[in-house]
Amino acid sequence: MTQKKRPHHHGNLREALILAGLELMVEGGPDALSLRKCAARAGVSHAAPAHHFKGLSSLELAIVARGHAMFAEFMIAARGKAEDAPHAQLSAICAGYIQFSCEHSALFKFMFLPREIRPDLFDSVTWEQFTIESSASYQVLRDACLPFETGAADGLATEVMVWSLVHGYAMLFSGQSRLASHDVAIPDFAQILPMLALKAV
Amino acid sequence: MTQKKRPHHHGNLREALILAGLELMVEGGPDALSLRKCAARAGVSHAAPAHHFKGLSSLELAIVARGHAMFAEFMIAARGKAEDAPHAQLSAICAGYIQFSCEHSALFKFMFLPREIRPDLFDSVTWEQFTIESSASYQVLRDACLPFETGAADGLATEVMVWSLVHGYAMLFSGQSRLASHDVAIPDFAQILPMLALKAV
DNA sequence: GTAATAAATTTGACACTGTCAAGTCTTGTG
DNA sequence: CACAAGACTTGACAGTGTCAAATTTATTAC
Repeated sequence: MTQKKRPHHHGNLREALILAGLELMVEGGPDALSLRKCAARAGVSHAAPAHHFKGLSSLELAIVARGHAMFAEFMIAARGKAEDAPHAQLSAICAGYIQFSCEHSALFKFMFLPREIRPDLFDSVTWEQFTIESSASYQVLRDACLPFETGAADGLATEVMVWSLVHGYAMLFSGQSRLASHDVAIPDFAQILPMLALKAV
Repeated sequence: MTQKKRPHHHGNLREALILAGLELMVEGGPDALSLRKCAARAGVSHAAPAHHFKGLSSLELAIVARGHAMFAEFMIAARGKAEDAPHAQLSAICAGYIQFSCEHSALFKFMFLPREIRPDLFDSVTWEQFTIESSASYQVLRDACLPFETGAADGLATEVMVWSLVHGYAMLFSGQSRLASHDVAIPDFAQILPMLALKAV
């Protein structure tokens, strides 16, 4: 049976390219991601993405934005299952953070790859999506730390400490990546967080 | 004056390629690194590196190993200037960690890019250098945490906590990268570490 | 309904890159 | 000195990002 040739107008190519990129990432890691492969998977020619993205780096940032949306969902879902006490909320959100980094290991690392973040480097749609979604995901953790901040003199010390800790742990110890491999079992993050002995004020 | 054509035998090409790679990294970030550019900078043809490295990923790992050597030097130098007390030693080593991540921001991030770490993927010289240097740099921090470990039940909890914290802070807040940009000043890491209230045993 | 315009593609080309194979030059060994 | 091994060079190919021109489709105005 002859295959119906797709007409010139895709209809929702931007979204299709982002989804194709997420699939390629999951299947083969960040090195498997390319504009031409995304275009092929979306059923268009190699130059079609140029109308929607300001080059490969814009498509990558759009994928990062999508990752932040999923990331925030994980933390919010975890928070929803916890008791109202500040410690319980913070523990749950951190658990969601670590769970996402385990279950979406490649995407999580891809999200935090070093890249130049400047509005003039990306198309405006992608830039707006990225700033909204990354701020929203960070705000989940930030809100959870508020009850523990001690005052203006310390500024954001608790927030910075908690985010450093959970992010460092996610980068170094979660998922398949265990940069420091040795024979002793790595403690769960649930064992680490209480060691901070945080006090709500 | 006619330029003297380099004969076919470089003499120390492996080292020259690594140094060329470090230079390209400093000048233009990780995207500026390529086998052909390193070869050109070392004054050889594009295929010459193949005799010394099992592809681009081997050259990258050799650069990472070099980074770990420099990294360890930073922490050891910082430790050398501190008092003998466990707290002072740990604080100094963490300060060296953060200092390296600031002063060699691109290299530091490059060192911790996600990559597949399996011996069969690299030439044996590169693999050996990498395992030696990365173990050595990690061991500096590990040694500093030993006085604070509480016992077998906790395993490596303090070490994991401290490494997560300092690495997360270095990734998120040091150098030019400030992923979470907002108006309040980020506290120095020297303010964060005492919040752990670590007790030597 | 038609014409004009804009949007959304496709086609083709170029430069850069990694990798491979064959060939050539240099060094080391017997 | 001859041979073998090491260390390159040359040439080619596939994949990639990006650009420009051409083509098709959708939208808008009348």
